Amino acid sequence: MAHHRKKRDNVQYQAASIEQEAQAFWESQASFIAKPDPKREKFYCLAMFPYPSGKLHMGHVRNYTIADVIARFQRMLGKNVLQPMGWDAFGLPAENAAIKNNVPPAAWTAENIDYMRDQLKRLGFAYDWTREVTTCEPDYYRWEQWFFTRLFEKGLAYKKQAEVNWCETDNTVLANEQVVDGCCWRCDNPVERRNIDQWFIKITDYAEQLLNDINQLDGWPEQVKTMQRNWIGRSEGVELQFDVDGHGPLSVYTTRPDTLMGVTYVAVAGQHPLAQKAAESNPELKAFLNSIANTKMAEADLATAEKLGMATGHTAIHPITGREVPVWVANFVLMSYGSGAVMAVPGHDQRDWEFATKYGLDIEQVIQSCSDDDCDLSKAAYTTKGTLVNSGDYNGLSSAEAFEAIAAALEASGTGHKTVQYRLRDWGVSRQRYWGAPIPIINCEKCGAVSVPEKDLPVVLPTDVEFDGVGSPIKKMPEFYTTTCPCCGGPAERETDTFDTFMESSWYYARYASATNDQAMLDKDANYWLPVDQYVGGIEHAILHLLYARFFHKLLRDEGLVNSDEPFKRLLTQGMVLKDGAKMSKSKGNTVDPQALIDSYGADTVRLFSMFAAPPEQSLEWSDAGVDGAHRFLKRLWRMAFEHIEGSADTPEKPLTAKDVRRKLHETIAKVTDDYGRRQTFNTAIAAVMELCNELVRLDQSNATSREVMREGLSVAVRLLAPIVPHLCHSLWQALGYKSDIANEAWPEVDQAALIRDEIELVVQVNGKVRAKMSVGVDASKESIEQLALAQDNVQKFIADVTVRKIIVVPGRLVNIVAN
RNA sequence: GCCGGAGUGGUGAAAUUGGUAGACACGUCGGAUUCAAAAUCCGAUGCCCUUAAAAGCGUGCCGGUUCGAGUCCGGCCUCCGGUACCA
Repeated sequence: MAHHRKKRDNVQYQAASIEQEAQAFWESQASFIAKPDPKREKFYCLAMFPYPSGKLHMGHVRNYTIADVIARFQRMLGKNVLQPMGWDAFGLPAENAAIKNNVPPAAWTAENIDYMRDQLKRLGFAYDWTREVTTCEPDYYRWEQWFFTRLFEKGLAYKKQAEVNWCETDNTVLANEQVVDGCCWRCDNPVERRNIDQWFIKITDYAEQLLNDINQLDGWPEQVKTMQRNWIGRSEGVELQFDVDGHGPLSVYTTRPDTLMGVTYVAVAGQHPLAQKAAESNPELKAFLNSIANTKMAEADLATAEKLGMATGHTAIHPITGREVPVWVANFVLMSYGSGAVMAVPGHDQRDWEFATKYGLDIEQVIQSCSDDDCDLSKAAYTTKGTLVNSGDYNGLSSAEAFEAIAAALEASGTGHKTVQYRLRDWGVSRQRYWGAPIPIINCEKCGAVSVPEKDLPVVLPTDVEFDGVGSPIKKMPEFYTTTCPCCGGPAERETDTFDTFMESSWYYARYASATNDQAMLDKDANYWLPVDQYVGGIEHAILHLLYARFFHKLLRDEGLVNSDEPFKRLLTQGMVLKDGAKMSKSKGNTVDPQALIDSYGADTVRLFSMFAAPPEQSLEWSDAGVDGAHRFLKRLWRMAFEHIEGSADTPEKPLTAKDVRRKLHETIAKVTDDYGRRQTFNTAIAAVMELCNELVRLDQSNATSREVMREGLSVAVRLLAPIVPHLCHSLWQALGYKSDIANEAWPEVDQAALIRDEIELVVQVNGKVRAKMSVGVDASKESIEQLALAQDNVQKFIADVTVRKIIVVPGRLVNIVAN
């Protein structure tokens, strides 16, 4: 009876106690605390840190499990692994929560961090918690403020006017997210665009490097590199001037100077000085400018808005022909792009064509197709390159030839020149919000903008504030903003804008390396750990965050703080977690709380399902039934191991030979190693171990050879799964009699001798359709394979009435008989 | 609008370099075990026709290249991510 109970206890998989035990072991051994060691190869594995929104969601679980699997795999390969964790703790949601729950943002954030840290610990992630960074703490943002003053002194940070969404009623700036259908989300009044002074960092100075260095990023997905290239948007074109009566030269940029002879009007942005000035004496134009100023400033809204325009009354002189063309204001021309003015060639640009068609402006053809393409300018613009017509001296030239000839003519007359332009704009880092790092600048009437001296840093954000959401509290706190000028000692005011939260997330990966240093932003350890070997995060960060972080790394390099060019060697962009085909959200009511699943199944089951349900880069459809299945597999593995240890396994009905199972075993090691390392497809790695287990249970363990293969198989399966289900494997490894810590155990190696086969199965096709299967020796000749294929009964049936034309033999795979 | 993806059984998916479509699971059905249930184990399971076998059809839609296409090319459709102040 006692024996019976003992066996039942062992055979029963108890996740909760196993997980507690393993986590206590890692804690007591300080297993995951990373120390620089120049003698060992390092591996820095990083998942994008979370915004502390309240509790973990499934996207976090997936993100952090993927990174943890990679970190644990690399540890077993013998690397010195660093895997840190921290909090992207500034941002808008804390302000919203503050209004809703009447809690100050700092307190709300701190509470969330405490709760979420516990959840991460419960999931068994192998983090070095001694390096935790929290971006809303002064010991973090002081270095960001210090670095900004360095950039300011180098001339890389500057102030200029830029547009924001403005709500007149609430007297406040709105984020794009806070504008719903062109209206304020809180008071529902229409939003307008307004220009205010803002701080910018000159990312455009680094545009060329950021573009060129994409070529170094061998470990990045091609799609992300393409998106970044397109975002930077390098183009070669011509900058030229139209002379405008009563205004002077008006500069425009075009990538199609070959179409210059087809210009029938010029369009400027509503904010353009020319338009603003013209409106002063033209009330109708002034009303129009006001009416187009109330669109949301998001690009998607501007691009899809109905095209609207009005003539300014000015005319521009064509720089080559001297022809006079009208100057219009158009809502699709943006002041922040290029010079805020464009030349319009409605014959060969679709947007210009639509505008011209709507307002009855001339459309002229100056490019003719080289082939037979349709070119009906009454239906659409012809945007393909071709041969010039109606272009005077340039008639007959190709677009490429005309590009050069026209550029040369403009250059000769001093009205234009070839130039390279980038779509990328400078990075606006000012936010008119409370919950962010204060911008360390003092505005003095005499001295202008002056950076806060290093000895006075950090500029600490007051956290004991009343927060009502209408304007930032520090803008109403003289005790915060009243100060003296560091230059002249006279009365001055602090900047009350705070930094864009992308600032904090642009360098946190580096700070982890020197997290506890309170004397410097970064130290020599940064160059030991950096660059990050593996970065894991959502595809939604493919452009902004990853571009800003790449930019910041180059700024850190040029300040002498790091010695590499790029921050992230290899990047894995994980897909979203869906439920019923839609993104999980509170409003749809389709959320799944990871905590409830951890409580009922354990962390290992949640980790296993997250990794099994889909490859990391695809979206993952959540399924409660699938979680159940993952749990069942763990129970099965557990029982299989204990039945082996106790010698209580039943004899299988159709046993497999030890040799065949051992070959499968070593094939599995090879496949899983490739899946973890090169392919990063953890779902197929798990499937391969499941297949192995399905074969292992069919070993007859009353036979010593098979029993030995079973033992080898279990020790391998447990190590192969250890990165994914570390608690269970920690426990089983000990139960199998091993004294070592599996987290640092060596990864299993493939025994090449075990992989050798005598025979392989080939498929026989007739005209590409499978008609038979046959087994041949591995070294069978092409001729013997052809003969054997033709002799198959079902093949004979299909070639009886036709002539065999050709036989294709694909070694190790198939034979295709072509007949007709 | 623009840029980047995705679409395969009832479901999640696999097929790695153009070579057996559906591995591995979930679900369903049938069986074993049980007084019974849960749990567990065994078997079947793309669709269609069929007692069965064989054949036929089948990777969002239309067309192309090839001995051979889920995979490559051209043209669509739908959904998703980003679009510079959500993070």
